[in-house]
Amino acid sequence: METLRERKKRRTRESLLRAALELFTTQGYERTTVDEIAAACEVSQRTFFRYFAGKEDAAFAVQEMTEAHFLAALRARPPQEAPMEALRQAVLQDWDSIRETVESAVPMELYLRMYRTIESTPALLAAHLRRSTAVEESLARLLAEREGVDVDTDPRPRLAVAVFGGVIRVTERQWCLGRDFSLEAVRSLTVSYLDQVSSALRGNWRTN
Amino acid sequence: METLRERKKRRTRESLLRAALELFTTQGYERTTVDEIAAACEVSQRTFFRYFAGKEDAAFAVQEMTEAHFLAALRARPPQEAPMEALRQAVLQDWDSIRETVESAVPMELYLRMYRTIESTPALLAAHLRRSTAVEESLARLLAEREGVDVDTDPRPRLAVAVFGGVIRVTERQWCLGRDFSLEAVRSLTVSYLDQVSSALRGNWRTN
DNA sequence: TGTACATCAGTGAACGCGCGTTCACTGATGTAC
DNA sequence: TGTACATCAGTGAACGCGCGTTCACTGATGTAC
Repeated sequence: METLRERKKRRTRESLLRAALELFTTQGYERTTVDEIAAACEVSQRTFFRYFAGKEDAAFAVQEMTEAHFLAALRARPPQEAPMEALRQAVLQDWDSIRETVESAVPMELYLRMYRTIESTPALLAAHLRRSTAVEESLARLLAEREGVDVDTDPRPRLAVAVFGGVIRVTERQWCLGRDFSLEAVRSLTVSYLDQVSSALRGNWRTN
Repeated sequence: METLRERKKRRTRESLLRAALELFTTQGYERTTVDEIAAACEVSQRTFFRYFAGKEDAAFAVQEMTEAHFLAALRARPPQEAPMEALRQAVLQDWDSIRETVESAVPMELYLRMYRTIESTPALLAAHLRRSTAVEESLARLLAEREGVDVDTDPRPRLAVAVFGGVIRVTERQWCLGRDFSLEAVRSLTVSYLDQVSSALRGNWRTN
């Protein structure tokens, strides 16, 4: 049973997270101070730091959930699937079921808005890319395990993941630059770009 | 003719840059303050900010030179070369001729050490990755131009560059984690990883 | 059901820190005659 | 070659800012009897 104390804690955290994302997405990350977030929730600044290690930590709280969600999706792929195919299926499945994960914390719409704020804020984009390398490390280990190769001597798991990560990056960026900010848009961009990788790597583009 | 004033300026800048990299690489980026760098050169903190927009700017000053160097190398590739081949040749040629570029600013050895400090300092790694996306944007435009395609409607230039960038990232990381920190080591890692990409993307690794 | 005590989320005020900026100023270098 | 003035790199001291930390404290919630 969840105690009253625990429920209050959860509510405080949720309130801080929402206020943070709301402020970040409307007035900008840099122009939002921790004091402001705390004030918006009517708690002291000290309380904010009890729930988040720092401002950046709040900005990525939901991302952290979706990262775990994606890793779980990959883990669930049948082991006979080829590495790149498993990654592809995992990411598509991920986009299909991400809503529940996200909405346990904040409205989907706020998450998508925050995604774009991350992309357009240099400091957050930098942090996002660094975080992604950590996720990629986990992915590489997972693939290596699936395939029974040693991740420390065989570079293929890391290469496959890096290529995949690169495509995801292009997807994220183009989605943010586009006009359709729906979940469906990012999903179909993902499919389209993954399909075009091998063509992009082939010889001369003019003749294709 | 370079005037005395200009020569002094150049020397001050060079001195600040060297002191900065030397301090960053020996005692760590975070643990080095701007005041310390200025003090090491016996100039005021104010003077540091005349030469560098900030601490991070100093950390990446040499990287900026090598980025330009790489772009120039790609621009110099014969236009009939296929995109991925041009990228491959450009990066290898880059490693071969990087020494002169670097040593016009700082000793090669210091540059390589700083490279590793960037990789192992979260804040700098994040900044490095973000900077890389900007370089990749230029590369994509260059490839699109070479191939006569429109970078805004055809995703292949960005995909090709993202894949290439991913491989370079793996190379950087493995080089920094390894034991041989020589220029030759990073060059041969680059060749090896580029050669293994297509194998990494193919089906089942156990059977290859 | 009530009491006594323990736990622990939240308080509020103060502080340290380093980045980056501002200002009016100095003195070396450059230029014109 | 010398003088008078202009330019501009560098000074030094002070400041604003927001992040994140520290501290002793309060009061609501939980638990044991």
